[in-house]
Amino acid sequence: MNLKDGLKNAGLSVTKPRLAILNYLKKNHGPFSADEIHKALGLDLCDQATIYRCLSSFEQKGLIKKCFFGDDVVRYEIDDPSHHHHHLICKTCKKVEKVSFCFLKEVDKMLGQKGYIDLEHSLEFFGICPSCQH
Amino acid sequence: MNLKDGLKNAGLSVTKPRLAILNYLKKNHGPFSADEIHKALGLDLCDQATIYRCLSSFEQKGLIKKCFFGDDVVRYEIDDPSHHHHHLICKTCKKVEKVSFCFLKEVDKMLGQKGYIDLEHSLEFFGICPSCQH
DNA sequence: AAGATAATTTCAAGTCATTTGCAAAAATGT
DNA sequence: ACATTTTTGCAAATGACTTGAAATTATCTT
Repeated sequence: MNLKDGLKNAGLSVTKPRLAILNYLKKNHGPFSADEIHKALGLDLCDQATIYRCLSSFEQKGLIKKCFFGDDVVRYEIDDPSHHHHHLICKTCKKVEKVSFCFLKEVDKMLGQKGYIDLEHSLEFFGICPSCQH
Repeated sequence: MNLKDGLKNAGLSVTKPRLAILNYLKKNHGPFSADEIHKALGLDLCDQATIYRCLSSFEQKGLIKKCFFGDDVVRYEIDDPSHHHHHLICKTCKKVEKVSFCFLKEVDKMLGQKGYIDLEHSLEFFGICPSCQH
């Protein structure tokens, strides 16, 4: 349950930046970019290269997962299969809302039909939120 | 129906690069990156900046739409609402297959619930295709 | 069809998110 | 605590994409 063990169980050594980044992602909701995390933790915590490298190793170990919102910035969030969800993103202010809607049956069906393995999907909704509609 | 009129109706002037790019997107299937289109048409047709600018104006006029496959490359395909579909992308060879599966009812339901307008969505499936499974 | 006006293209330089090489620093194994 | 392995910091590199400004081409007007 604690952060150190989370890192160790994943086969990662425990460092200050890693603890801080993982903690931030566990405590805060919504996918975050490397830059957002870097600023939130204080730019003096570590170099941005470290943020990128930590996020990348977390993702390889399955601790977090990537989200793509179509703006050439990669975002990450805790990978918790029991809270599978998608996002509704305002095209104007970029606010992100959770969308709890699933359709895994169809995904599984296709997996069987097409012979693909290791299937994942990404589903994002974009629109203009009420407060951006002037 | 012809390319020139397509451009004119969209309010765009008719130039050689624009005709070639739009023609390529109409004749070939699958979303393509600026770079893929540039190479397919011959690098001497025009500068890459022209490809980017043409694609961008086509998109603003609604002739084509963007696709994001999560690899920091933007791809475009003809925007034909009557052929609404999604993609199944092999994580290894990047092959793209069409997935004709829709669920617009749910999208509409959410639009009403959350007050968002101008709604769009992006749904992509990723996996490893049979021939990449060694 | 010609000239004027407006839009597009080219080329080069600039962004911006992300990555990488390598030496220095910190973590882990014994 | 010491040797070994990993990670970090820094700076430079990458790669997709954008942009400014001059030159070219398309469209409009007559």
